[in-house]
Amino acid sequence: MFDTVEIKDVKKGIGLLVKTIRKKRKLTQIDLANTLNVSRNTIQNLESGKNFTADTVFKVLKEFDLLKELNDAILKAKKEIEQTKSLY
Amino acid sequence: MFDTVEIKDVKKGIGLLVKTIRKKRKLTQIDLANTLNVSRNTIQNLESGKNFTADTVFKVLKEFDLLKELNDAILKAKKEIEQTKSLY
DNA sequence: TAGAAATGCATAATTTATTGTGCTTTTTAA
DNA sequence: TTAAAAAGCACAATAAATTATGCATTTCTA
Repeated sequence: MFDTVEIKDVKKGIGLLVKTIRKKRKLTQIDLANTLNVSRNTIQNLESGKNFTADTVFKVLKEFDLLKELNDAILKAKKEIEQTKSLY
Repeated sequence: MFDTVEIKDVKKGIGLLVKTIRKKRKLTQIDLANTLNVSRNTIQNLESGKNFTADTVFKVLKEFDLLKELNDAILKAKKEIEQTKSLY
């Protein structure tokens, strides 16, 4: 019925997205780490699909101008859920 | 030019989304915590806007059938970025 | 091609998220 | 209204993310 996605694959996907945007902007891992006040290891771990915190990924998304888009999607999802009738 | 969103507000928004869906499904914090093999504190912290890990929020999104949608958005964003010309 | 820069990766130290517990307050339902 | 269930909150202990450092490998560029 529903396609499934593994958590590990979502983390890898986010890592690749970050790496793609960083390269597009011609930033090194050190550049990005310094801008966000995190260590290069944190960027490295994020990009390679390891576990990470909300603060880390949201700092990156904000720097890459994607945070508002995410926030809008969250608010939209919430409104849709609120309008949905309970299944039970 | 661009509206800004604070990281703290995005975390709160995610917390409210989780709480909204959980209520809609008539689950207690303990129900959800047990299903995901995390503690009730973790659900409580997530719902109240504290910092959290990728694993925690993705477990919730998977349980609520939102993980594939998120993954698709990530892949779409990545493809769009790849097709974009460098700004420099 | 050679040197420099950037990246991947590993380990120990530190910081922080998660857990376990208990208690108070709020919400639910009889 | 009242008892029970659920949620909010705080604190100490533990697990895990982040940091600092170093080094090997890959990529860039002069």
